[in-house]
Amino acid sequence: MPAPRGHAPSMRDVAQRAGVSHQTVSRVVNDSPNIRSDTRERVLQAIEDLGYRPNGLARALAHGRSRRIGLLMESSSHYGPMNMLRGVELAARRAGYAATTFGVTSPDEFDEGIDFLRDQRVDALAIIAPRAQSLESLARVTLPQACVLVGSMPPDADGFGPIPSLPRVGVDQALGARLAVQHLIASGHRMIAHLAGPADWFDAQVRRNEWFRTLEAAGLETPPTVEGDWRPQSGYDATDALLAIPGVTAVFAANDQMALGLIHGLSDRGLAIPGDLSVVGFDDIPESAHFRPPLTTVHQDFQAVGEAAVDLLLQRLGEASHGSPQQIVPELVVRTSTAPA
Amino acid sequence: MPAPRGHAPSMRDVAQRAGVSHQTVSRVVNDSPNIRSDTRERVLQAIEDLGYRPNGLARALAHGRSRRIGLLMESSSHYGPMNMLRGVELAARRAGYAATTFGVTSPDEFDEGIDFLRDQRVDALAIIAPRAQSLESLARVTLPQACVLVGSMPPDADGFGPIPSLPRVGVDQALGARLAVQHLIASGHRMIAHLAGPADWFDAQVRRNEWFRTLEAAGLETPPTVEGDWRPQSGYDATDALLAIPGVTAVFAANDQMALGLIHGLSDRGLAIPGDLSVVGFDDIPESAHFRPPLTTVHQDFQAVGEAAVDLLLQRLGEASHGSPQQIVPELVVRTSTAPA
DNA sequence: CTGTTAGCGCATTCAG
DNA sequence: CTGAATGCGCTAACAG
Repeated sequence: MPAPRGHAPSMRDVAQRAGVSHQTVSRVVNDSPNIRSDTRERVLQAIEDLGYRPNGLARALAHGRSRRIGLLMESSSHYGPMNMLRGVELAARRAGYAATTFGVTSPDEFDEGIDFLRDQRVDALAIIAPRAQSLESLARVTLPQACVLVGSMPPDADGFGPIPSLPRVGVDQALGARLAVQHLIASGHRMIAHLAGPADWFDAQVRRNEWFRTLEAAGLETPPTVEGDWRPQSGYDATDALLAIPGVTAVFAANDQMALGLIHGLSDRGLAIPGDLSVVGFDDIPESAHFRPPLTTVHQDFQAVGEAAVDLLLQRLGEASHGSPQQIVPELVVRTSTAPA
Repeated sequence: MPAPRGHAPSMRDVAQRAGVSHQTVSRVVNDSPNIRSDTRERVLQAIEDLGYRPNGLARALAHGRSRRIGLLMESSSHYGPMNMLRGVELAARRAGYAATTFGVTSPDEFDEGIDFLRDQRVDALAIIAPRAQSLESLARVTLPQACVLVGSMPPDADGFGPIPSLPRVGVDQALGARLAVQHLIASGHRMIAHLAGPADWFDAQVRRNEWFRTLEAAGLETPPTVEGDWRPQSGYDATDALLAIPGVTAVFAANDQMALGLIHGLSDRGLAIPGDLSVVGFDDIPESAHFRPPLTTVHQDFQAVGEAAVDLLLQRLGEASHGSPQQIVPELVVRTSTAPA
């Protein structure tokens, strides 16, 4: 049990009790090699007695590194962002870093967030900015050296977005979309509609573009897309528009939630899935396996993305990295919401 | 545009450029009243020229307050905890505090988390510890003065859990469970089963207990519960056990995900909902409104919980608080997964 | 109204 | 192997 006397003990207190200078205490704490083992023992004992704990702030100020990474994110409650947040936080912690989060609810606040986190002297910055506006806002400020964009690749991934020098990690959205559409094509569908996400979201853009390209490459028609807002209700609301597409036999929904709403809408109209219409989702949220019917979808490992992001940051900081890939590979999960045409 | 010369400018640099002492700069930055306005202008100009930003670390070290709150949480990817995390973070930010998160994956790591965050010198601590083990772990360490338990009330809320002095904020789980069960009773159901959450989770305990008490109070039978793990699959797996209860016409599931799995299981067996069995969930996740059928459930506002937690913390820190209630009131959302017996 | 002098708790030179 | 200076960037007393 520690013995708190009024205030938290400092190095000085420990030094005094051990009969050494505070430098020596510092050396013991940072286990420097040049310490006589009995001195070390004495100091360790004093530390134990006093319940001493080093002050992270002071250490950071002196050492110049805070061992904290900042996490700037557009705080949506969507499945993807939340899980990437979690992935980043866990990975950071494993590397001995704390994660300080700054959630914004509007793209305008990104500037403020950058300033805030920089003032906090975070060593590195992970940014979850899933919409175009967010990135534009970012383009106007000077970013820290160690900085990574998490989970959002602008559609022209090889060309560059508005922030050329910013490295990115994320799931290969184009591949995911291709897997989904090709699965439908392979099942014999020839008129495949797309229930898109909000046009200002990068992931929505990429998924839509790849849906388009894949159909074109297969020589199939590309019907007009219907746009939702990621939420189930918007999928539900899109039902009629989707059904209005002549000859449609399958829909590629940009996420599972909208797919759910769509399935709901279809069944309300007495249509069977996949009998009358095949539906594919994207994300593989925990619920998808138990939709009625269980949803065929594209699985993406958000936590792995978070880890990869931290890994890249550590590398930038000169620490050992695990060499995670920057592109996480998504996987098609075939369940029963899709069937041959 | 700032003019970064090698390193980030300090107060001294600003002072020098403005021809004043760094103290004066400090006064301007913290807008102290006693400053001649032309001096202030000069300093402000220098700050602008240099792109100066105060160093949060140094400020915290000197001032004794870091303006950061620590968030210690059992990092599950469950809907509730994640959204409370978000609520806490947003509310903290609105109050000018940064939130530093420490996520643990096992209750054993709570001690470590406390130490970590305390070393980081957070001003206050919010703890999301939804399981019994977590709290036990917490009982062994000395907690900071400003500390709050978020979203998890031990079942004996009036009596006290293992940590007497720890204030708590959260949704009134007992009320939520009561609303759910009473709705079923009012619909004429007389044999109401419970698909419980993991027994070591507080919320699961409270919901189960209240289900039990409500049935007893109504003079109804209390069949054995079936325990799941919150996930949809466990609801699916519980189907047969639930159906084995003689005369069962309704099930109160401890969360929406398990309710979803159960609905899936029931429909696989050719049973109709609510025709053959009524199902009520808990949480009101975004998907629930579009389940087949749309799920009757208990809505709880996790974000409000986060806000209330921060509010209480601010109060403890001597800052103005909004006077949020400590108990958030849940609401029954009646949809179509329930019907008269 | 402003400058001077001290720290906050630690790390990083240097001596010895 | 250890201790004495010096500084990280800022705030908090006091002076004047």
